[in-house]
Amino acid sequence: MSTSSRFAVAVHVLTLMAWADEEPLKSEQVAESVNTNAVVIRRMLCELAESNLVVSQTGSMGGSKLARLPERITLLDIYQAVESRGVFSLHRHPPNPDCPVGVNIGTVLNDVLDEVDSAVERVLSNLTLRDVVSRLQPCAGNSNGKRASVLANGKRKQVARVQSVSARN
Amino acid sequence: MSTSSRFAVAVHVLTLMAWADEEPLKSEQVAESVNTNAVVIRRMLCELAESNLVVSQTGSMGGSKLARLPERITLLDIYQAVESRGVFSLHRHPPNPDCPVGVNIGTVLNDVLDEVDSAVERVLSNLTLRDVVSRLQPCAGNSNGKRASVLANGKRKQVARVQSVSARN
DNA sequence: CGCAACTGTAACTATAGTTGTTACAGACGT
DNA sequence: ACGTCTGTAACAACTATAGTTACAGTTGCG
Repeated sequence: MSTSSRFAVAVHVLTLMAWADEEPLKSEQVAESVNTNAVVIRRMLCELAESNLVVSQTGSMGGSKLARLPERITLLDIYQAVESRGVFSLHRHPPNPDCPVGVNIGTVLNDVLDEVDSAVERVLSNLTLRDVVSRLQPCAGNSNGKRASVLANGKRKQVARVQSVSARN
Repeated sequence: MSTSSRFAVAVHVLTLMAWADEEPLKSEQVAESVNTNAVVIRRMLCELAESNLVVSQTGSMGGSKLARLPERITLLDIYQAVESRGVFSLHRHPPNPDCPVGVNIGTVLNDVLDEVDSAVERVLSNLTLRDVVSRLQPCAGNSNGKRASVLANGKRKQVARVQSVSARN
C-alpha cells in the first residue's frame, strides 16, 4: 500500500501548536521539529487552514496556531484534511466486463473498502488532539509546572536521518 | 496515502479461482479478467502461493487454484499476503529528538496507527472469500443451475481502459 | 524424444505520488 | 523603507506500483 507520512506529519504539526498554546509558530520552527523543509510544512499548513484547523498570519511576527481548542480537533479531522483517498484503491484499469466476476467485483469490493474506511474513521474520530498531547505528557512534561518551550533556543544542527522509531517506514 | 490496488487485484484473482471451483486457471485467463498483463498476475500468484492461499502447477496443462476452500480464506489472509505495510507510515525521517514533542510523537503515533491497523484487520478477518463470491451471485449467477464459465470461450479484444466503477482511483 | 503450453523470474521502462529544494511575490510590524 | 514572515510556483529526487519483453525450467503428450 502506498502509505504516506502526511497524516503523521500533520498530527505532529498540530501537536506542536497545541503544545505552544496560543503562541503562533513559524514554519521554520515547525520544520525543525519535524526534521524537514519549511516549505513542506507551509504546504501542509495551507491544507490544514483550508480545513479550518489552523489560522496563519503573514508578515513579520507572523506564524500559525490552532483555529480551535485541541479537544475540538479529532484525528479524523486531520486525516480528512490531508489524506485525499481511502485506505485502498480499486483496480487501476476496470476489469473485463465480459467476465461474470470482472463485471461485478468492483461493486463488491467497493462495499468492502467502504467498511474498511468506516472502521478507520471510527477509530480516528474517537481521538482528539488533546488526547495526543496527554499521551505525550508522561514522557515529555517537566515537573515544575512550567512547560518547556517547543524548541530550546538557538540554532541546532540538523538531526542525523536514521531509521524512525519503528519498522513502519 | 499511497494506496495500491494490490489488495483489490488479489481479491479479484482469488475470487476467479473460487468461481472456477477446482479447475486450475492459467495466468493468461486471469489477466484477461483483471485486464492486465499475465506477468503481473504471475507475480501476485507467487506471493499468494508463499502465503499458502493458492497452489500452482508448471508445465503444459498447468495453472493455479485455491489451496483451500473459499470459506477458509479470509480477506485478512489476502491482505497480509500482498500488502506489506500498515495503513499509515510514520515520518520518513525521524523528528528532532531535542524537541519535547518530536522526541515522543513517534511513540504516541505508533499506538494510534496500531489501533487503526487493528480496526482494519478486524473488518477484513470477518469476511471470507466465500462471502465475496456470495455477494457476486445475485448479479452474475444465471438461473439454470449451471454456472457460467469464467470467461466465455474465444479470444476477446482488450477492454477499453476507462475510469473504474467509483472515484476511488 | 521433441514439441507446445505452461510457470517463475529477471531486467527494464513507464507512471504517479510524495518529498525536498530554490526562488520569489506579497503581507505585515517596526 | 526594511526585515521577517507566509503563500506558491517550478522543478528535481525518490519511492512504489504497474506494465512489458525475454527467457530458463517444467510438464503433458504425440
